[in-house]
Amino acid sequence: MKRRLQWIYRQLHRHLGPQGWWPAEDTFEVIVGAILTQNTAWANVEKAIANLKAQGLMSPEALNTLSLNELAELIRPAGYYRVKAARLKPFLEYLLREYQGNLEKMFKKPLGALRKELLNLHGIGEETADSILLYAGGYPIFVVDAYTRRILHRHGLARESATYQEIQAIFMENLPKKVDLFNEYHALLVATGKHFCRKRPGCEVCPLKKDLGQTLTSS
DNA sequence: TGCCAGGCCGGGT
DNA sequence: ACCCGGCATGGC
Repeated sequence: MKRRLQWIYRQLHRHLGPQGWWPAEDTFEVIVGAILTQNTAWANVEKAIANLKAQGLMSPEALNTLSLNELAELIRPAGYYRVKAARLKPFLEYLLREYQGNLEKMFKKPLGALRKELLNLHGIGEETADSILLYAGGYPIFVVDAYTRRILHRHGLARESATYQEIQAIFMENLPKKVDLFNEYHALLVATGKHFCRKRPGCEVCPLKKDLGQTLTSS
């Protein structure tokens, strides 16, 4: 397993290069993006973030002055905009209440304790929590998404029905727990998943394995 | 035109 | 403990 995971990482990195995640100017923007990108293409999220920045609202204090409806309208391009407005609010209130809006304070909390706090917030599930912890907080935790599960499954490294925690454990128990590695690995899986892992007719069982090999050796 | 995108929640089995 | 429907815009 260790060798397989290392091999996949090296191939992806060699082929696709450094991904430079997270695409944001500061840690608060990372968190907003993490919530807005739930089941949504990043291009749509960018429009929503641009709206907020254009209004000078990319801070916990400023964002929290908006009503639910005002917030929803601004993030509309991100899709699920009413849901996501209702998911941003609890985080903003939590951040302001518990840490005076100061993310550095929040990220002083130990990984496990902070993860529990984030998961308690309405609208933050495991992937969003781990994205915040890794990409904004710099904690060594591996982010699992739909691509990650699909890719491991098609490589025969995990059951299709494997839980989030099972997939996460595969990476964390078989790789050095390094922030930079986890950062880059997840970003690479997303980048390649987009191109080679979509379900489609005629794609027998593991197009990724084949496509990956072909693509990597052909360029 | 239709399918899918860097999930999560609430209600039902 | 799972399974499912709902949530929505924008790109290919």
